[in-house]
Amino acid sequence: MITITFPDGQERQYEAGSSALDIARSISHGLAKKVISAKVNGEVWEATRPIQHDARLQLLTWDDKDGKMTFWHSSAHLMAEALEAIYPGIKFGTGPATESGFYYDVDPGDHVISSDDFPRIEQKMIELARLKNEYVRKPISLEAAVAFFKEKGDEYKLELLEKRKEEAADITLYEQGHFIDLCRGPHVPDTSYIKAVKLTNVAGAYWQGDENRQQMTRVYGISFPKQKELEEYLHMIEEAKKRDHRKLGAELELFMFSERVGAGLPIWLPKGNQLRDRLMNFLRQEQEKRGYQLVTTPHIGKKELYVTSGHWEKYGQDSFRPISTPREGEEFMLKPMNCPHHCEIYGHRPHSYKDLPLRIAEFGTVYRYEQSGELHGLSRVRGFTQDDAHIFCTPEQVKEEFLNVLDLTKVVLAKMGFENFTAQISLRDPETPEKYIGTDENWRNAENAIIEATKESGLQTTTELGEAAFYVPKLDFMVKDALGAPGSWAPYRWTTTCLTVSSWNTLAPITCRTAR
RNA sequence: GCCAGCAUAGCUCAGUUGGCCAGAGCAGCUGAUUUGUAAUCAGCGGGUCGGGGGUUCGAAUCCCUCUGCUGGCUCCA
Repeated sequence: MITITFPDGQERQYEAGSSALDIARSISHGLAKKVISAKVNGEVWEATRPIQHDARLQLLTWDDKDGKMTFWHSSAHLMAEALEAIYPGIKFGTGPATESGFYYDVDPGDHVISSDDFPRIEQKMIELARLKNEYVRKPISLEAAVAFFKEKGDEYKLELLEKRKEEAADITLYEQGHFIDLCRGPHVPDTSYIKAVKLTNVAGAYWQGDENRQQMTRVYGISFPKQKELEEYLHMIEEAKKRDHRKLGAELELFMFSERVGAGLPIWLPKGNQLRDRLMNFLRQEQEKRGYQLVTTPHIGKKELYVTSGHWEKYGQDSFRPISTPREGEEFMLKPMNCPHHCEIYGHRPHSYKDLPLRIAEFGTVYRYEQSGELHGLSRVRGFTQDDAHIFCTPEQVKEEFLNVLDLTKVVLAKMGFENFTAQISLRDPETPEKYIGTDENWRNAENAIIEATKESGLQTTTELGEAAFYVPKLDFMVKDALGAPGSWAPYRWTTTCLTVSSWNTLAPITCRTAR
């Protein structure tokens, strides 16, 4: 017998080899029908996988995030089975669950999959789901797995296996119906759990996220245990469309775009401009209260300015082309960021430590060449105005200044009604130090300042390695949109960075930057 | 930039395999009605079918190209 401990601390005895589903059945039949998968000692397992030893057990249903992920992952396999039935010889990349559904990256060879094919694929999925095929977990040796996918001719899976040589002992295949996939699992017990499916989108996606490699066809979908839930989901999508800022902006005559002016260049109409003014006045007041001094800097600047700052080397090829003048060798750039200008203001005259902290703020309009496929309403544009501030202070003042910035951020977010926001600390990727400028010491100091200040302010944060900018760690505030739909982030990002390098001054202060 | 789509009246859209002067609803305008809270009646105006090029006796419809848009990928100072 084994002892199973439930989340509420209750313990019960079961025969060794009982599955989560067996255990659920012993509690109630209704519960057993809802169980999708289970957390065994914190790891998500199939509900049907035998538990051999004492364990902590949490049954997962549709109401649990991990339950949904299991469900959607199984749906990805079901879609793969349908795709393979419709397009024989199709090759498979990876097919995970996402925050809101699932996708599978496939290489359909000569076929082109478009949204016109969705109804057919959906129909096939439902047809296969009704067969109630079990998802069978099959531990396998690396060699046997390689042999299998060689035979099948799926080079993408072979590449994935190549990467997993280290963990050769843990390789598993999953089989349902006629489809066998390399997969860690877990899955729902059988395909009949999936009652409703909707393919939502098809898009290109680079294999292994590398733009120099093969582009796969990524098919997105979402699925539900009940038809009604699909309908509710579709309704929510409709509601979200009604609230789309692009639709509202046009209807309310807030802003417009013009083909003749150019893509990604918003034109603010009178009503929209009133909104802008109100927002700017509010931000101005809050900043003046906190000792910021407002400045205005030009829209273009000499190329050398950005060469000095390092931005040219990093982003020059992605920026607008330089603007040349009749004077030989002279080039200007449309201002892509305000930082160098603010540093110029600091360096304009010698400073005593008594001048610090010096807080410079500007509503600075900047221009950046964004790839054509990136443009999106007002959230990704080629010209926009940043509320951008730089704080010049001594190393000792960094933490306090950072706390003040956090306070300002919270005040603004609260005033704007953003109650649900997340804060993400973006640090260097320790694996690729060559991507970053500055000394290790400065990086450590800057990263610690962010970590300590956020901790001290009681802010809930997540930490991402490798998400830092090339010259600074960042703290990003991200807010949810009006519907709070999962995975759908408002175009509102508040970035606070802590800069420690500057070639513009003799005092070598720390520069804190806050842009939103 | 890459992949898949899309672009017809102010808005939402019809327009099957290329073939009478390109249509509907709503909005607008004019007139009638005066019935109390989302659309009463009649009439009218409005479209280089995104731009350019090509195939054809003939293109909104097929091909090429440019521009813009949508959803992803990559990028995001």
